[in-house]
Amino acid sequence: MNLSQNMEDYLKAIFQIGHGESASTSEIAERLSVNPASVTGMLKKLAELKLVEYVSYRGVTLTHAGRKIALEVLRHHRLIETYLAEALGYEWDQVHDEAERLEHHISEEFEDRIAKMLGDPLYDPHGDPIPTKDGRLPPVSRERLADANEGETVTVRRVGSEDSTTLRFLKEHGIRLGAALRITKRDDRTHTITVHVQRTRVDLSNDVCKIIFVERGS
Amino acid sequence: MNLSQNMEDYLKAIFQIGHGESASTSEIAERLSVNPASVTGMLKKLAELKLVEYVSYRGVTLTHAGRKIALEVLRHHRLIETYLAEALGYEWDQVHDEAERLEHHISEEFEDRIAKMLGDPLYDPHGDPIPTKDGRLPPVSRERLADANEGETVTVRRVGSEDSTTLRFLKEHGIRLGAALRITKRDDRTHTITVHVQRTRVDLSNDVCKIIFVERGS
DNA sequence: CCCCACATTTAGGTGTAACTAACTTTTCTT
DNA sequence: AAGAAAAGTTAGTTACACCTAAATGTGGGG
Repeated sequence: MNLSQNMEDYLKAIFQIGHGESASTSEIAERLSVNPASVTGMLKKLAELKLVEYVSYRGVTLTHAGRKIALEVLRHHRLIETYLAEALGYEWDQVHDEAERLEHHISEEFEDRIAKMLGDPLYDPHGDPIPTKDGRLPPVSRERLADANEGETVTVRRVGSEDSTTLRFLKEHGIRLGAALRITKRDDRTHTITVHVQRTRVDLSNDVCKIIFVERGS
Repeated sequence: MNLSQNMEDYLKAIFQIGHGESASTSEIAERLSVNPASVTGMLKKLAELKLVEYVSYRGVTLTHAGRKIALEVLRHHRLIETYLAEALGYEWDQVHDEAERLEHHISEEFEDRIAKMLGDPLYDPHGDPIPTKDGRLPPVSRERLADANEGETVTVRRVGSEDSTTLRFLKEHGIRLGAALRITKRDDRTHTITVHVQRTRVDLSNDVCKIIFVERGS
C-alpha cells in the first residue's frame, strides 16, 4: 500500500491520540493544524481504504492495517530522533522537527542501517518506545510525576512532549532521562511540585508533571 | 523564498542540463519524467518568481536567484550522497535514490552538521563537485575517457551517471574513483574501448566512456 | 521560400488536500 | 426536557501539479 505523506500523518495522529480508544475529529484537526472539515474528508478516504473504522459524529479508530502503518511511521520517527541525537549530536529539544520531515522519506534500507548502527534501540531520546519491526511497542512507565507523593524519590523515564521550549527548560534544570528526582513539596493550591535534582531545587507546574513519567525509586 | 519540492527539482534539472546554456522544454520533461506540457506550465510559474528567464519556444535559463537555489539543492543532494556512503556504508550505486528524496527535507542544521562531520567534502561518491555554502563549484575534470588515446594511462576522477546498473557494472570491474586505467585498444568500428584496471581487462562501450571523466597520467 | 516534421504551447480536465461558510448532530446546562 | 453551545459534516472553492488532445510556432530540406 502506497500512502501519501498526509495519510501517514493522519494515521500516526490517530494512533497517538487514541491509543486504542477512538479519536475525535477535532483532536485530529488540532494535532495536525488543519481545519476539522478537512479531517472529515480524510477520514472518509482512510475508511474506504480500510485503514480506519469511522462512524460519523462518533470518532475513529485504527484497523489492524492502519495501526501497522502508524507504527511503521512512528518507528521511522523515533529511530531518526535517536539517530540525530546519537550520531549527529542533536539535543533532545532539536530532534522532533527534523524527524517529522524526514520520517516519510527514508527507505527501508535507511531504516535498517540506522537501527543496526544504533544497536536496535528500544527508546528514543525522550524515552518514548520505538516500535519494533514486527510492530510491538516496548513497555513504558505510565507513572506520572504529577501523581508522586511528597518525600518520594523517582527516576525520570520518559518525557511525553515534543515542545522544544519545554524540553529546553527541563534540560537546563538537569531533568533528563535517568535523573533522580526527590519530591520535596506538593502545593495543591498553586498546582506546583517542588523537586530536587542532585542538589538544585526546581519548581514544576502540574502541567509539566503530567508529561514526565517516572519509575519509583532511584 | 519557500519553494515546493517540485520547483526545486525543476531548477536543479535546468541547472544540470544547461550549465549556463539554455535548457529546452523537452530536455527538462525527459529528465523529470513529466509531460512537456507540464514543463511549460511550471516554467511560467518560475518566470513569475524571477527564478528563470523564459522565452516561449526558445528555452529557459536560470536567473541568479534560481541558480542559487539550484546549487543549494545540489549541495544537499551531494552532501547526503557522501554522508550515506561515508557514514552509513552505502555503495555508490545506492546513494542517488535515497538522496533524491531526502534532499528536499533536511534543515540547514542537518546540512551543516553532516558537512562538518565529513570535513566539508568537495566531491561526492561519484566525483561530482559539491557546491560550497557560498555557491561555488569545485573544479572538475572535463577530460572524457572516450577521448583518451590508445596506450595512455589515466586516473578516474568522476562518473557522470546516477544509473545504478551502470555504477554497479563499473564497481564490479574495479572502475572506481582514483583507479588507474590503461587504454589498450580503441575500436572505432564497434565503438568500444578496451582498458586494463590493475591486471584485468574490461571492454567499455563508447556511451560509458563518455560519462567517465579522467585525469591524464596515473 | 515553402512545407513538413518536430517542438512547444494552449485548453480543458484529473486527483489531492487544504480552506470557508452554512448546516446538522450531539452534548451540556439549567 | 428545551434550548444553547460545541462538535462535526456537507457543499462549494482554491492551489498545485500532473495529464491528453488540439493548435501553433520553428527550422531544415527540397
